[in-house]
Amino acid sequence: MEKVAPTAAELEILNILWKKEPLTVKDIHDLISVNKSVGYTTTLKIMQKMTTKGLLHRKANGKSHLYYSSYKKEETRGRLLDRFVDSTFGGSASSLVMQLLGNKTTSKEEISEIKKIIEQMENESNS
Amino acid sequence: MEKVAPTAAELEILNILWKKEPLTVKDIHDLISVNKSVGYTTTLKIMQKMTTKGLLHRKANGKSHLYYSSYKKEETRGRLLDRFVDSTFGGSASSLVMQLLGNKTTSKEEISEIKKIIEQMENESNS
DNA sequence: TTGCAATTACGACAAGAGTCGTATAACTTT
DNA sequence: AAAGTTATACGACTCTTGTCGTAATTGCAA
Repeated sequence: MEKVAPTAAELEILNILWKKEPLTVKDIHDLISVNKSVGYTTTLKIMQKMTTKGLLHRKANGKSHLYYSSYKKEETRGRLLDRFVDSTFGGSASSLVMQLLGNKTTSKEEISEIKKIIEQMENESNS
Repeated sequence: MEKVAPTAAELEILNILWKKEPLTVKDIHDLISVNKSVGYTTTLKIMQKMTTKGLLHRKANGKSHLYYSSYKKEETRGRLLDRFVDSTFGGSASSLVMQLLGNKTTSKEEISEIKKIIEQMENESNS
């Protein structure tokens, strides 16, 4: 029944909420406005639609509302990642990682971080 | 100058072309039709738009056209991957890999394949 | 308690993606 | 070269996303 697939604009809001919940429309709009210029009612409308879709839920708080994300960060990201691996890398997660490691825009720091993660997993599975 | 960001439908066509180039609209439509039902002119129209955008180019071949992809698979996938890492993982490639390794829908085979890739890179950089 | 400032609600619009029907053009076959 | 088949060209329509303007509401403050 659930086909939660946030769009780019929705994801921007979710990423903010996942850092610190709950927040008001104003809170979120202020944070978004640091990077780009967008009308207040645009942010409001998107959040209202997200609430209708079930992506967010909210609680009355004085004259405004406090918004909460309905799904955990990992769950949502996992879903999006699955879809992306399928559409862009033909379902091959290893192809994606290979691309990532060979990608000029992936920093050396990120690459060594990735290697570290893999090593940790190695050790865990050997224990 | 170039902001080549293929959509889902366009990517489906590109993925086919990257396997075997060049192909006609009919070739591609036949391959797409194996999985889903879509009109011939729909495929045609998308490919025409892609040509206008510069994603594809073509050569007359008798009554029809032969289509070629304009960008290499790695280049396009790299661009999409960058964008995806930014929007979904806040720019952190290592978060993505972590998610991938912890993801229940990533098979054991894929995971060990990923580990193998990293180990190979380790060896190469140590030599 | 009345008025003001903040917040929400609602409707409308443009742009883009994907869809297809129909018309035009171009080879093939007889 | 006329008819038929196959491909392209083109326009139109629906849906979704993102955008915003304006109207209604709400809580607080004078």
